[in-house]
Amino acid sequence: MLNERKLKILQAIIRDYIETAEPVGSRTLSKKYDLGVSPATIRNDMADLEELGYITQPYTSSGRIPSDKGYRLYVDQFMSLKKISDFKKDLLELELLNKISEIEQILQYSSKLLSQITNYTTVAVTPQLKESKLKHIQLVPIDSENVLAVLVTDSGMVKKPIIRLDHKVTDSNFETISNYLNDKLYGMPIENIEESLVEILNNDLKDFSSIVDEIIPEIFQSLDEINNLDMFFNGTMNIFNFPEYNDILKAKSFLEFLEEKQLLSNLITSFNNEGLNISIGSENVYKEAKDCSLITATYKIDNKTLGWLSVIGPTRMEYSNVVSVMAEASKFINDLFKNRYR
Amino acid sequence: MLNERKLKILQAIIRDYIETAEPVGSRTLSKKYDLGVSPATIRNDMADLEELGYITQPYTSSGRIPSDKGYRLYVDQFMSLKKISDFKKDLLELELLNKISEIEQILQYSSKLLSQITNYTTVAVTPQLKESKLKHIQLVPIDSENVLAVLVTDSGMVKKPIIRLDHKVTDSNFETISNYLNDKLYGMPIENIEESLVEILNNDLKDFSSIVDEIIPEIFQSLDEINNLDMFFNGTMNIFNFPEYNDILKAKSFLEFLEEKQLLSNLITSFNNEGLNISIGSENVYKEAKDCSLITATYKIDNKTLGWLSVIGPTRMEYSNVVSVMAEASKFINDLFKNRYR
DNA sequence: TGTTAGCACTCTATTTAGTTGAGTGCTAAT
DNA sequence: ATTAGCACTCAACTAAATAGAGTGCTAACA
Repeated sequence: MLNERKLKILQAIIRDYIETAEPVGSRTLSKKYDLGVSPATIRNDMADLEELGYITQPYTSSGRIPSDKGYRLYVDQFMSLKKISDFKKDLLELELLNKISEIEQILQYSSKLLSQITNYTTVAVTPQLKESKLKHIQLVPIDSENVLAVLVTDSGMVKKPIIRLDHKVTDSNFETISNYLNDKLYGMPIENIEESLVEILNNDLKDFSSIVDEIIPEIFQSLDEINNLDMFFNGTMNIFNFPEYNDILKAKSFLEFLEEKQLLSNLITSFNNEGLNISIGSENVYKEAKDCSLITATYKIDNKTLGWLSVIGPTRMEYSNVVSVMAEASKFINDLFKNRYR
Repeated sequence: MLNERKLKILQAIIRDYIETAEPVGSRTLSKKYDLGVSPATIRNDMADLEELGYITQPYTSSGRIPSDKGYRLYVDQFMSLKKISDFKKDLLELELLNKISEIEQILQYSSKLLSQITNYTTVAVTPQLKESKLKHIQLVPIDSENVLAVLVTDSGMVKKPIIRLDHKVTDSNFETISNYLNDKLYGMPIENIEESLVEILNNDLKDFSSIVDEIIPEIFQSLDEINNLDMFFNGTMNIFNFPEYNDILKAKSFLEFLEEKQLLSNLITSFNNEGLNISIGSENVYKEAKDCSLITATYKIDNKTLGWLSVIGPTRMEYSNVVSVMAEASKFINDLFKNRYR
């Protein structure tokens, strides 16, 4: 059904279109790529490839462009990975090792580097807080009216909301409460904590109920807010380098899709398997992403998701480049995670 | 030199151009605005206004558009402030009072609201950390390998970098060090702290030098990094609503100007006087901002700058609207600041 | 003297028609 | 099975024509 020559032709079309963003014609193919057959033969094969859905014509008698199905075949079957240059490797390694302490920062910096290296837009997503378990909680008085709550989860995330108090309290109380909460809530899924707390309150902490009453809801309210902001973007303006976004409306709707965050976050966090995941154009469920491709790396340790790192661009994406770079980057990142959060 | 009619005409031109973004002609003016004179008369006056530099012609025999000088006269002399609607007032008040604890958040949320209400891009800037004085420092152990440093400045900012340790240490040490640092560094400008520390180290903290040696440089390095990110943007995509950014290159360069951050931050933080400040087009020193106007509110308490809030848009900005809203917003924000950081 | 109607002129924006060129599909020859 | 040849298609570009909004100037008017 797809003999070797047709595969070669398809590959050439994809390569050329990724490079030029222009529909590819039979003459170009025969001249530019060493296919050993005449344009007429290529035309016949192209007609077949079109019938099978791997390429399409933007309009009658134009050249062909790859379809999403075509890209899919390409990335699955005959995409060749490149060796990424030593320079890029060094960049990744050095920057990552130097800059980093918190899990969010690992993702944030990786994302930044990735966008610099690939010239696409990258997104880093941290896992939903409520799905993790509490590992450590501590209340630290800042001044007479503010308390800092430090929460550490089993997946290594640290949240540090500041809570404002209506009345003043002494330091010692906080230590007591802090220790108590720590004892009782260790290992508890954050999602369940608020309800659990009500019970605890009424039983054990009667003496401090006025304080706890005030602080706990505040903590979890502010966690909710912080939670909505757990995406880091880099290179958003890179899309202006691609001719597909020369149309102001296209650019606008893409940027607004990014700004929306919710949909994109759903899309990215739907990839649960550790490793790389490619989703192409129409494979994305949201219509806003129908002419984008996403390459997403999911990071896990012991079945706990630590975060996602995603490169997003037009379906005409340099898949082989991006995948190569991301694979390489993932080595470092996984190492970092394993060293620090195992 | 500028009789009343000419002022009226100028005002009408500005109003119309702000509304339509199209050059305004004499016929339009005479029909749409109740000037009581014929187009020919208006034409004569317009010629005078042009000679004085308040309006210009994009090309021969087109209508007129206001110049930066024209806008300046308008905002200084005869711009009328609007009463902002109760709805908007409520929105501001409710959201701000509900959402807020930290100083950064006050600015961030105000900025968000402001962009929603005005439909322009807004920027919030927090003051340079190094210019403030340290009010409180505390080291909080998170786990055996990480310490949280909490720093509070006299201007109410709280920074919370997490420091990773190479070797493990016991809790008690931190409390001692923490207390010690707190004693010694209180009231010191953050800029000077690093050098001061070296001395302290060598004198008093010999017992803990290995820990302090490791932690202190890390703290201030991470402060530097955090410092670079002290701008919050909202409504950046609003520029797509303005025809002046229909050109993809214009939009791109504007967005890249925002992403650059440094220039814009310089521009905004150059406004030192408490209250509102309007800078129009060519009045902005950077060429990237030559066709933008900025309306900037500087917030101060006791001569300490707490932050800036800026609305940025095309020179054809709805000055009177924006100024009205910002004036109203500033009331709330100042109240909040005064209640919390005085 | 200030205001206005009239008119020729200017310049952009839009429409229309014509041209070019890359690329196709089909047919017939190899 | 492959290829040369050819008629055909369609977007993209170019050039010319047209419309329309607006001006400046002049002369008349109150």
